[in-house]
Amino acid sequence: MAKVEFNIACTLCDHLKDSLFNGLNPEDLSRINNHKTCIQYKKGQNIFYEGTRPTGLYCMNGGKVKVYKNNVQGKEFIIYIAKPGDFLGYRALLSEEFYQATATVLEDAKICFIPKESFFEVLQKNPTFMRRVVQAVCHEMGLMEEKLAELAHKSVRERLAANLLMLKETYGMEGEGSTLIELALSREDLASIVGTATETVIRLLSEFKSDGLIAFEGKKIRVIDAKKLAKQADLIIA
Amino acid sequence: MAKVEFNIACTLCDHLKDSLFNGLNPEDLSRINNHKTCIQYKKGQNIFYEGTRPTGLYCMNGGKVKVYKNNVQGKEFIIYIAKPGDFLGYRALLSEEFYQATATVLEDAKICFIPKESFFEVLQKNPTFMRRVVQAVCHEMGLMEEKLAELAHKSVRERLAANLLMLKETYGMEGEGSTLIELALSREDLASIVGTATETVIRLLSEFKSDGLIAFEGKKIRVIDAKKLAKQADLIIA
DNA sequence: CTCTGAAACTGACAAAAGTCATCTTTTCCT
DNA sequence: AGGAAAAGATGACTTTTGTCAGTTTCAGAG
Repeated sequence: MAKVEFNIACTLCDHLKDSLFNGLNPEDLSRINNHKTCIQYKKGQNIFYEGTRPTGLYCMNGGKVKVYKNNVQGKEFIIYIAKPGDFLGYRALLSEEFYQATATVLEDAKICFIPKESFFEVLQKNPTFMRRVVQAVCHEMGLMEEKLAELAHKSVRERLAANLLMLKETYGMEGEGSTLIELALSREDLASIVGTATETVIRLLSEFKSDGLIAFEGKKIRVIDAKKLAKQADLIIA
Repeated sequence: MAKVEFNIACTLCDHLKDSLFNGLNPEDLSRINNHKTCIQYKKGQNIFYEGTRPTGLYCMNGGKVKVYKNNVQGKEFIIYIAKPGDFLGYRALLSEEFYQATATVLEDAKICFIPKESFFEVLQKNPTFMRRVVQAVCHEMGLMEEKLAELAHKSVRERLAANLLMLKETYGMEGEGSTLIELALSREDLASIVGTATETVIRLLSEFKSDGLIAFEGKKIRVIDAKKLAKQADLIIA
């Protein structure tokens, strides 16, 4: 499982347009580019660990990574699933704290590492970029507030439905009248996203399937009836 | 219930030292000071509403304010309780979105309003201040990640215990071997913090009381045995 | 190809927590 | 002070969800 390096110029990166680096002036972008190290990770490898100190920022070029916390009993809660274009580990870096979560590769990934110093340098001398980062962080916070309220007062069934719709939005591949979620999640991981037990997810998924809301396609889920799923999510009983 | 204005120079504010404005150079602080409007609010009054657009930043000079979301069934979830020195409404302001939560006064409050333009001006021309704000926001995010994981996998009993300890840390007034939580919360509000039903909170609180972990003092709660409370919070069964 | 371990699934059961109804106490308004 | 309304408290009951134990299916290693 040796780490394999690769290299892509930031300017040529397919995901630059989806990234916060988009719109950076050439000078700053080349500073980032010149200091980055790009590594290929295999499924199951860890990018960083809870309790360690960040030394830089990760920028996703390919694959999927889950960011999660383990509780005392060893139960996982997935905070975020990172996709190409996303930053990884910026929270702890910017708050100058230890990582509070662990990042593990879900699907083989290509990730660039930007040393703390280079990132902070660009951040300091480029107020526009700084503003964009702040804006993104605060937007992210808003999503977390949503999640908190959802977790506090919605049933598991509603949360599962809501999360399937969310995954559809983010990883959905449109088909004819249905959408395939392009992310092979285990039932266990899905349970860790929803915040429930694996068995409960299995039971609810097969209910959703019998009711024609979703279908299984290998390890992936196809959303057949998003509208009905939304009803399940919102507790619109009508 | 007319709003009453008052005025205190920022430089003389008792809570400057607890605030993000602490350490601001005199010039920038006076810019903030010259543009602020300070208002006294009574218990029950609203500072801002979910769905409206922020026009500035609120800075707490006195009292307590709850920031919460209402769900479809009208159930409240309290995201944050702001105390003197805290900023209010900065998330939506910085992400340039609508407010996602409502802020209501819990205990008569004095709050200064700083117009968006003045705040952004200082933010733009003072990178150090910007860095401090980013750091604070990212720290806050870390706390929210904790809360998410807690909500996902801890029982109501554990969460109530954990929240009492948290309130003790933030609003605690040390006594002899016990600590009074200086915040008069209704059972309903406490339930909205923990994310459960009011009845459940009532039952658990009286259990904690019978077990000698806490005591009631008027509308306030005194933490008698923080250690045992921590055991309740952590699921350390030993 | 087959063996092995992990993941997916199912059922039975228990525990946790929500809901509803009712009653008491406190608070606040005039 | 008196009365209405809100908050607090309690009991009975239901529903949801977690846990445990066991079975089946699948995928990868050798």
